[in-house]
Amino acid sequence: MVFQKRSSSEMESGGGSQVAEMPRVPKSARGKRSVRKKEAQSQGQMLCAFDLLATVAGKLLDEGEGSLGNMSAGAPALPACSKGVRVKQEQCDEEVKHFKNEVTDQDSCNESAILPHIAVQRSVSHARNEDLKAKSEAQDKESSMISCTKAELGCNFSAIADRWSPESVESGAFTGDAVANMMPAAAAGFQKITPDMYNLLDPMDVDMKPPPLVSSDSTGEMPLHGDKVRRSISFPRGPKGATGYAVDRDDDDDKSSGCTHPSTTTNRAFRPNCTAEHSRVKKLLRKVAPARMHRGDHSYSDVERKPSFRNKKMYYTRQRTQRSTFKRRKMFDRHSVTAAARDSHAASFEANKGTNSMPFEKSCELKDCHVKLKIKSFKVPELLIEIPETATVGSLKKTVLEAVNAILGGSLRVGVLHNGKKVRDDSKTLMQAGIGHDDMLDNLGFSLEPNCTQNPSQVPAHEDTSFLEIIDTTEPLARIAPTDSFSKHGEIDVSQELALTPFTAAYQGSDRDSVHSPVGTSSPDKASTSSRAIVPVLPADSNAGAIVPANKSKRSPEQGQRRIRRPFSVAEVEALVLAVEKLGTGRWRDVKLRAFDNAKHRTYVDLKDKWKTLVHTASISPQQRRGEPVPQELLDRVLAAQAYWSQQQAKLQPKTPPLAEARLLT
DNA sequence: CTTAGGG
DNA sequence: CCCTAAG
Repeated sequence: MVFQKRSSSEMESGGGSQVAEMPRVPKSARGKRSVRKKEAQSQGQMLCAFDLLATVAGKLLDEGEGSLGNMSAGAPALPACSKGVRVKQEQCDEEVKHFKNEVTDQDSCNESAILPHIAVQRSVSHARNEDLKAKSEAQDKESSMISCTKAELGCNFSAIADRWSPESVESGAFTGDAVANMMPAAAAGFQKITPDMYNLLDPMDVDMKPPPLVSSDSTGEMPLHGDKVRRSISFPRGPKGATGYAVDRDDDDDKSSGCTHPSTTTNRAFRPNCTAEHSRVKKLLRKVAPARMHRGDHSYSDVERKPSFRNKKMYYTRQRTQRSTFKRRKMFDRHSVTAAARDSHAASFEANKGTNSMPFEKSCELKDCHVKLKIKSFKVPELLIEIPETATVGSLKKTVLEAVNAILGGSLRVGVLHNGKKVRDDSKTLMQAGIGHDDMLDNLGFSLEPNCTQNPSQVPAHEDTSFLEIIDTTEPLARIAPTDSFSKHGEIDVSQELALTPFTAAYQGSDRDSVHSPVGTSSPDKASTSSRAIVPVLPADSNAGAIVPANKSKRSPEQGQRRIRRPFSVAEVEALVLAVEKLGTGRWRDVKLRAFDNAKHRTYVDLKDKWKTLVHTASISPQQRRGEPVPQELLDRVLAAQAYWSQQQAKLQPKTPPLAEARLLT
């Protein structure tokens, strides 16, 4: 719907002219977008259960799965959902407290009763400590041997998922759909694809005459893309295959049944299953914004840092979520990891036994070594829940609990990320792994991962693998940036966020995917990152449990860190070219929305910059070009589009039109 | 927030 | 990519 509206607005703006693309979208049009966004917000029936989630997580970690399983079993049925209720954060907090009391038996959480994340952290810390302890012992023999810490807490995600019986669907409790929804791949995929598709199929596009230079392309464009899109859309079914991924974020945002789309007639065909959108409970785990370090510090995650595209239509929810998360983050963020390296020679861990005294954080000190790690907390992904007004508080609690279980209930593993890559070899020493002073500060990260495989030693199942791969290839998220701030003892606070974000990886990947999907599937595909291929294929379970450190942050409050470099893939370039051909060179925001709406890491400024470089690249000899070669065909289009739009721009500026100039001269 | 450019 | 000046 949004798209349609937008189209119309554009048309309005373009009103007088026959030209399909207006040089500029009138302010009015933008205003509309904003309004739309607001509407979407009000419509959304989501409950942010971040806090709850965290709380539960803590519990889970402490107690293991058992309790979880029980809880889900006893979940009360939810009444049919006619209307959704949106719970405000404040309310959530209250719930959390109560919930906590109920669920938590231990006083262990007392201090942190109100702060879920704390509990989580503690749990993690404990696990960690043990490992570390063991490690330190082992180290006596093998100095500097650091193996990955693993926190094995219990059941794996898939197991939990299985527990959600079909009946629950009926009851309104957890549904298979809900589970499916949680799948990053699915969710991401949908999000990405749909929009693009719409764009491509946008009525306007159809009506509009393609710009002169592109006309030929445009002609074949639709069918072609459609094809591509289709392909990308077909995700593997969920493990159960029952419901499939019927619901996507769009649905949520649209609020109305997602299936109903404006220009649906045409577009619809491309939409994946729209069937389950009515599932009563939808949960979406979102990736938590990447890291930041200190409270008060602004995170530098992509999303955060970038100019926000608040006008996003369909995906608006996601963004909103993230944003809202930020605030919370301040409160909860303790995901900071402090690392100090004094000496690179030796690396040994010393478990901090006095941890108890410090509920919130544990620090591992390396004796000789000089490496101090302090993980203050792991971030829990934001959880969105849609629940009928008629649902009982108890059911809400259960729902949240289940969701949390899905994420944390499974056995967890701790992954170590270095330079954005997973360090899998547990036997490696830090040194061997290249984790040294400086490195550590800059590129060390930890992640909580679902332990899908019963055998820790074994390479994870595909799901897990996918997950890993995604992280490696796709996400800088995994990276942890060191904080500038140095703590008291010269420790460096590498504040980082460890986020439990099932969706993080997926999103990233999907984001890319989405971007590519329109065009990406074509030959240039190979060029694209592996992530792309992976994403669509991700099994639901894998994602559901996946936890990724979302941080890329490393910035000290004072100086932000440079975002990681992400070369544009050919597919992205193609998408960009396509969009620019249609929209012109002065509407980067629109280009962003049109072709990169899902690629959170690409800002309109990035696109503009990329275009700039593309134009440059196109003008130099192939020998001088570097990086992934861009097909000459695309470069040609770049030049053509650049020329065309430059001309258009010139025309629009009546200031010194040729004629006028001539007159003046004469 | 967006654009447009320089760095 | 970043940063900034300008709307």
